[in-house]
Amino acid sequence: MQLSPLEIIRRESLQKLRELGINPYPAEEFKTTATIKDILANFDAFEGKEVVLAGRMMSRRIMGKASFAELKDASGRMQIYINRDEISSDDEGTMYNTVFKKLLDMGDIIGIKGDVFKTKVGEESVNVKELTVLSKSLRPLPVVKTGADGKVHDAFSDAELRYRQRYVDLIVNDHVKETFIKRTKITNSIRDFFNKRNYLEVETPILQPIPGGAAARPFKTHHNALDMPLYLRIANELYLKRLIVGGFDAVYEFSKDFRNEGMDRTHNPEFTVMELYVAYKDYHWMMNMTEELLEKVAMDSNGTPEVQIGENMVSFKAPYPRVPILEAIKIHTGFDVAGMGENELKEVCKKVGVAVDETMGIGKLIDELFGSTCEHHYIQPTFITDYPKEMSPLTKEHRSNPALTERFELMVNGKELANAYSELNDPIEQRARFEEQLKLTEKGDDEAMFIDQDFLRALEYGMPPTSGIGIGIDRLVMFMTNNSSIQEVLFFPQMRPEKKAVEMSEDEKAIFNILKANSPMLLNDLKTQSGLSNKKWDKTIKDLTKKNIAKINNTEEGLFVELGK
RNA sequence: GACCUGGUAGCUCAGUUGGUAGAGCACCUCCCUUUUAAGGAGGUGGUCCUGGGUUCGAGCCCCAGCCCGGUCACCA
Repeated sequence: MQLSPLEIIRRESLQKLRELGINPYPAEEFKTTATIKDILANFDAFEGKEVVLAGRMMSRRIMGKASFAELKDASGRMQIYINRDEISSDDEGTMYNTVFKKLLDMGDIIGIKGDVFKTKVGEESVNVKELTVLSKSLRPLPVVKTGADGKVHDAFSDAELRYRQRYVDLIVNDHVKETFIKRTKITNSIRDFFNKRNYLEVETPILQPIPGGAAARPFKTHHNALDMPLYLRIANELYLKRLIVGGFDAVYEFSKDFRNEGMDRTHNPEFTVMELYVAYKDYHWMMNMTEELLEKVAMDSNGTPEVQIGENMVSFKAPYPRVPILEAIKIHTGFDVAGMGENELKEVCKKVGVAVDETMGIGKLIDELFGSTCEHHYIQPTFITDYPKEMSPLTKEHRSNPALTERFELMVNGKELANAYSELNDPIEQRARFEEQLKLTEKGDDEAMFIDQDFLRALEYGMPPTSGIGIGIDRLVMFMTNNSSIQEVLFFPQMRPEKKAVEMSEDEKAIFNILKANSPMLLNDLKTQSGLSNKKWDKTIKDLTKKNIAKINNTEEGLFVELGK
């Protein structure tokens, strides 16, 4: 491993600490007596009192025999004051002159014991009397400074570095931590709301033999012992409904779902959906519940129902308008598409500039129409209701119009936040709808649904009328924290693997150089030219292929070696 | 998948018609006992994303590729 000069210095400091008899990674518990947030919030009560704190040293101002440093613990940051004669026990002032000034660095984790006080200029500080090294940091952190005016200098802002090394992002960018704390507040708020109603939080399979409950391309894997394919779930809907069949009145799950599709700033291959199913309810009830829930979530996470989302101020205060989708299309395009067939719909699409193709059925056409002409208009929370049957295979037929279903999507800031139905519980109708989906598959829609026979069997035993909802948690967190990228609300968003610099041995380099000159070449020629012994040749070429530097091809003309990617 | 930006020191970024690779912070040495983007003096540090090409000479121009980001397509 190639170390930078800064890293070498830190490793030398580590060694010198050991030589002084200081363990840079001590095992003992370090008992703290306060948190920085507490001290700052109740300064008068702490002033003059002794505290023990632990945290990371984020900056240092050394002024001869005294220094100031910034200590950051999990709760906040505060200044500490370190005086040579206060922390050193010997005449040389080793603890100060050598340990603190020379061997410690920004980023080191230390424990301090000292008295709370206020400096001449009024900064709340701790006058350190004892300093303990708790963990030496071997890599330099990005240096971010904040001016007196709150202006941040040299912010650690490179998105790639921030996502790949989220731990660094969390250390130096305090607002990032706030986002994730808020994320947990949001999910806690939802759990609290449901648990108070005695809804049961459950867990259902992530590895599924049939990926059902949504239309999306799944990730496929393989179980060795069973020798069968398994899929990572794209939704958990069909399993939660089985539990409603089993007699639970209300079940919910925060479900990590996986979809093998494109990635952009609103899509990550793994994401979180909260799905809830409540027996004996319908989608009207579900809209009422959703309004109530989201207003509470906004209050719990932000203290107000008003949330700034980009340029828009969005209010989650209930109630929200309810607009049938065909009505929305009429409002925004002027076309009444109710009852139209496929060809008529395609005409309308063409007139309003929506691209169509052969695989699109009525459902997809209406969805496209809504998506491109209406969706972006709904900034304030709005329930779009009564979707056409073709695009909702798991939804109960509308009680007063057989062409529609009892479904709603909740639009916020022009994006879908939730999707809910009066669930289809007629097993015969459900089987027919699945078969419709199968036809779509044959037509070329690779995202149409699979048929889950066991789910149909469950429905045949009888499922009570039920309403269900799925809420996109990542999106909800994006709204509540005013982030426009899903990567900002996931600790570890999916990234392409970093390319690692592959290190080669001398033998490997020699073969690599021969190969570079004439790839591909006959394996035997390469072996001869390398001049290696049989054993050495075998090990070297195997290591090269393992590292994907070389590739062996068995062709009719013989064994060839070529450069890998 | 298509198009557009970008990739230079540990971090944030400059880099002129193609002519010795720069700044601030960080780091190292020294001074400094209530400072705060601490200050003062001096110094170290580079695979200019990778590989080709053009050229006497490439961080810069050309070609191919890699990676991040953005826009679009896709995502009921």
